[in-house]
Amino acid sequence: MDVIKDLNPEQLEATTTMDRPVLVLAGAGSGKTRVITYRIAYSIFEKFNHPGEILAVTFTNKAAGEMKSRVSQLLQQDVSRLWITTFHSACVRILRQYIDKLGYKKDFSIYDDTDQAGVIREALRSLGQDPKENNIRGISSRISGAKSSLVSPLEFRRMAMSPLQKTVADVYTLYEAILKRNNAVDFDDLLTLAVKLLEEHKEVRDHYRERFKHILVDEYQDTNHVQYRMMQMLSMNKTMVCAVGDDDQSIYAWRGADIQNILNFEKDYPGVKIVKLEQNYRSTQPILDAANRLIHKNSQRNEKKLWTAKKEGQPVQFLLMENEMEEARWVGQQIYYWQNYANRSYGEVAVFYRTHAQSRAFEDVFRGMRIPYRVVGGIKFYDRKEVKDLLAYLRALANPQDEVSLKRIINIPTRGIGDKTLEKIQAYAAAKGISFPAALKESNLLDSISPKTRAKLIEFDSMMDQLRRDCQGMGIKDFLMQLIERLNYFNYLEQSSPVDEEQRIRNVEELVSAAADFENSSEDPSPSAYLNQVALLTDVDIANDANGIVSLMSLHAAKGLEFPLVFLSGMEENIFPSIKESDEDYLTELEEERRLCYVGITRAREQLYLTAAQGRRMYGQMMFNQPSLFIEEIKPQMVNLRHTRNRGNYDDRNSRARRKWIYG
DNA sequence: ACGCCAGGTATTTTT
DNA sequence: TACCTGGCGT
Repeated sequence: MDVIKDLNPEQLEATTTMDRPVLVLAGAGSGKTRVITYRIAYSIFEKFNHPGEILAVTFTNKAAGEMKSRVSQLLQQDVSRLWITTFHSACVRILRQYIDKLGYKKDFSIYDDTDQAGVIREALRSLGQDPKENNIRGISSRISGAKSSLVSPLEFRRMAMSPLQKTVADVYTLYEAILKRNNAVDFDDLLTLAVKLLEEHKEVRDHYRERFKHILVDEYQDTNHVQYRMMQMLSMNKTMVCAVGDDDQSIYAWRGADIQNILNFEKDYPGVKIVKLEQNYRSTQPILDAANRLIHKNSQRNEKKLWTAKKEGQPVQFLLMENEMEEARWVGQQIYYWQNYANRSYGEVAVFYRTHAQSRAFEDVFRGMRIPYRVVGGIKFYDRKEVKDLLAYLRALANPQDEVSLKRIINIPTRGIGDKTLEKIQAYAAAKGISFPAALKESNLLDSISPKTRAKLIEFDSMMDQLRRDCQGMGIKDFLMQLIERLNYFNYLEQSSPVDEEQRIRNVEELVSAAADFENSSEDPSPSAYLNQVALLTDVDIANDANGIVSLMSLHAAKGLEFPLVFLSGMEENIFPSIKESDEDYLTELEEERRLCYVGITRAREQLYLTAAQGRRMYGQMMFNQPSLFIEEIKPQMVNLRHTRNRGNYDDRNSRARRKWIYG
């Protein structure tokens, strides 16, 4: 295999070691995707693995897609049996096959965060608690945390001490019951149920353990406990195992990612070969020096030192502005020069910030300066009302037990079925001990509901039945189009939201064309297959045509990307790092913030600017923060601008000291 | 059933 | 400051 000739010695070792487990500690920009794809190719060409015997798992659909296309380019053969997927879609595939062993039906629905919040709200209400929004979020993240550490409602209840935890335990129990009744699972369930399946059903476990001879996991530093368990279950006692990751880029601890998984890899896989990839092919030396200086301050890490052959480069610069508008204007100015004097493209530029709220100043300024931009993240395409409506129809049609989806669409478009009616059906269902959809079928027996409304209910129900029949054998695109037509959905959009109606229609059209794409590219173009993948899709996956447009995004969204010109904005205490010294676990959290900063820095290929504002409007109030601790640690070149001279009452002793340090 | 207003609340979110 | 949600009035 001559493709491996262009690998460096470390990459080569990581690619070809097959007789023992391999842990690849891949620094930013060191070619880890290359190692994974070449390893797959190598194991097929040299170890005679069949593509169907390989499982490669990543976190994002985008990464999986990229890897897939690179592998099929390398192999030049049929790769349809090769599993290169996200954890979640691998689990969906397993569950669609065997979930009946856990007492679910194979056409289960996948609930997203919003659906989840709705279920929790319902659970709280039926427990006689006040469903406050902040409550719901807190509870949902606790439930999610429990699930991703494989803690059952029963165990959770046993450990619950405080009143809050007891409430969570109650909600958790009820929540699970409701999901089960709806034949639905949430994102966490995809993983936990797959693990459960593998743990409790030997025949399933054996099937996959036998099938997958070669297992690769990307971004291993971000795996949580369930993912870890799953990986263990499939790969235990195998030699063709490869985990790739960078502990310095672990930025999801707050979501349950356990950095110990990567730090303990040696213990879990005895005889492991550890390969460090330290040559960076992305950035210039000044940028890497900055990154190294910063990350060196962390204690919980495997020592690594990135280097590059690109010794020459612009210094990393830091600028302190007066406020966030000045900051945005200055950045806009630089971008303008980049495009118009350096003759480079807007598409090569990215602006990063810690929180989405900070995008606003940039958007305002860029709009004024006619700089084209896109905001990555924020409101998700699949969270838009009109998109969710149509998908809820598809789900309700595919899974007749799905109450959440059914209730969502029962009055969309408006057909005179309101909350009161729903309550009556619900009460009837509870009294008779049947499900909501079953009660709906019998609604003509409900004399508490007016004959007129009863007729509407029957009409709705038979429409659903009819759609269900028509859906048989129809492609997803045609089916969606027919659904839109039958519902007169565009008409409904015009009436219900006359302001942004054209945007909403465009969203629906985009949904239809995404469905068409799916139909053309997928082996199984059925509506249920479409639902599987659409539930797991995110914005990043669809809106990546950044051609000629500046990208604005949070630092978390920046992971895995690279840009020639990068602005890291809002480098201020309390903003980035966004934690306070008084916080519990301050040091641990500070280290995660530092890794986040490291991720941001290492996105830059040629030029990196760090910016901060002395004052910044937040929540309608002016806030004054010192430049970030990270500035001291990075030691960038300080650029003094005349207009950033300090004035006014925020010249307290601290900021004077900090400035003195910065400007000498 | 729908529209308007008040009040609460604002990290990061691969799936 | 600005958004979103839920409650209330029509």
